[in-house]
Amino acid sequence: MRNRELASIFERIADALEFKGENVFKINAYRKVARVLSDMAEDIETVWKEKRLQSIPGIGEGIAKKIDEFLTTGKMKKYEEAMGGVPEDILSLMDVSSIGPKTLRIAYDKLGVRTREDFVKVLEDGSLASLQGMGEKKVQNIKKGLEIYERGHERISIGEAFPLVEEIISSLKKRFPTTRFTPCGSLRRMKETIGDIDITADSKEAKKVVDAFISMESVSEVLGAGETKASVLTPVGKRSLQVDLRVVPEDCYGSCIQYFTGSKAHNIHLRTLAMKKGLKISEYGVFKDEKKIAGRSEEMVYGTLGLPWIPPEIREDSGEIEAALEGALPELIGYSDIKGDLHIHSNYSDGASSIYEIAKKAKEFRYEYICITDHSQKARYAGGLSPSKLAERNKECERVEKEVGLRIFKGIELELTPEGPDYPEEILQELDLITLAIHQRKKDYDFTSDAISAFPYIHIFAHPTGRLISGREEYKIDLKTIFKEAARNNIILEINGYPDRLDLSDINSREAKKYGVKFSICSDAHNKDKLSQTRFGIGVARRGWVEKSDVINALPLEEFEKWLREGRKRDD
DNA sequence: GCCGTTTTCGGCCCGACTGTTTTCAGTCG
Repeated sequence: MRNRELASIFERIADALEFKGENVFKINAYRKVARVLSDMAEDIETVWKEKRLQSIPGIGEGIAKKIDEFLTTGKMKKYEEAMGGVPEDILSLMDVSSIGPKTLRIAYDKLGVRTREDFVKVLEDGSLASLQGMGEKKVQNIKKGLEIYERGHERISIGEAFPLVEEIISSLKKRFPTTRFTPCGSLRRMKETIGDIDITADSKEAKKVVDAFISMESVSEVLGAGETKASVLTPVGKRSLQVDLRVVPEDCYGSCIQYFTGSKAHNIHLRTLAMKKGLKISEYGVFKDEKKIAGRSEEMVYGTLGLPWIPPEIREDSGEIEAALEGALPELIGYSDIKGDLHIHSNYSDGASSIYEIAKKAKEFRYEYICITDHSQKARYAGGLSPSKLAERNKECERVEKEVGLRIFKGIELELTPEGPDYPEEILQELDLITLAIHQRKKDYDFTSDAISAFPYIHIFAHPTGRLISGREEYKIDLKTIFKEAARNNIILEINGYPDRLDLSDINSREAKKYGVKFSICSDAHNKDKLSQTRFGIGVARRGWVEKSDVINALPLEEFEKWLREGRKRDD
């Protein structure tokens, strides 16, 4: 998958051209294609091989040629040409908040700035501030931008961002009980990582809400505040996260949350559609000439364009608008469709909660069943269960099942071993459900055939790529082969809700669906309070266009048991 | 550089905030 690589090349070209003061629309064309590429579910190499490059919106003759050149030769003349004469440091400074191409251009031309050190120097010695159009405050803002950038500009996981936003909103709700607050942006779209948080509120007393927002306890710094909007920083661990609030009147709440939910690509596509109908969309509503014709609700905004409401998770301009126009939107798996969690660790292995506590909590979620999947014996580091300990745990499952009145399946998270199953056949027989997982790291070792060789004795393949969002790369595995074999052998692929995993990803899930793969969406909880993590997995699944009928643990108990008995019948 | 039921040329999403200005440019989302 070279989509991201190409996207960053086009992004860099855009940066360089912007610095050089090229035509703004040409620059935007490069930015657009970069965005399209990084959001695209399909592998650009496949599209290229099938000579369909120009069927992708944003790719015309010129950019198609450049992609062709890059995929053929590994180089792109335009890239080298654009980068020529632009110092690397200058380009990277463009990622800093408050520093734009115009500022850098002036510093480059008038003060001879070529490196980051040069730039810091002209900030400090006052020479930048003395230039026409610059000033002391501007310099202060740039310094602040640099500080924030250096403190770490990486995104935080949705698992960290979610509780934070819930806390902010509930504190504002206390003061403004009748005001609606909606978190928008990538959080509402359930992206796996969040760059910043956008909250929209409706109120007639905008200034009061803004004031309450910037004086919250959790605010470490106010970046800006006006009559209707404000930006603040709030600490998250060692870093800090930007939170933006906008307050609008009730009659444009819908268009406002629509606008700030994005994605940018989705909105641009919508506006183009509106333009063709002689309409204009902004965050304040849909307008025909000067007359406002919608804005109160998102449904009305989409309605004026002849579209049904589109779920936020798929607003990426990756085919959802076309599908909506054709009346062919998918029926996405819903947040309350999951009937049971099939990946939970108890305190028999490396979990923190007892099976009883987990079962009680699961009842609160209105689950009809759960499966306890402690680690198998080979996973010593995670308290892997010896055969006798496993037998003891199984008895505990049966006891709690009766006591709590919740169906509890006896499961295992089975380590992959090249020699075969981690337990003898008779022990596996005593289990209801077997989930395969790979936790080992062998450099350059391809796990594809090992995983497939385990398929005859497993039901589910958990976190199939092994990636950790915070850093660890996925292990080597050929996903296309896995998808094909999983579909053929009725092996369920897991969409793991653990925020640092979210594996399969949205892109991989959407790809897997094309092969006819079915999914289980689970929490991978290590204590009872983490059962709610499943919602992040559902978010990923929705982003991957996964439908309710694709999800095995959306089945009610009786049908799920039937599937366990019959659905898993093998050819052999 | 892309794109087309207004166009193969001439458009290209749009508004708030900030700071430096005295009517606006730059930056951001």
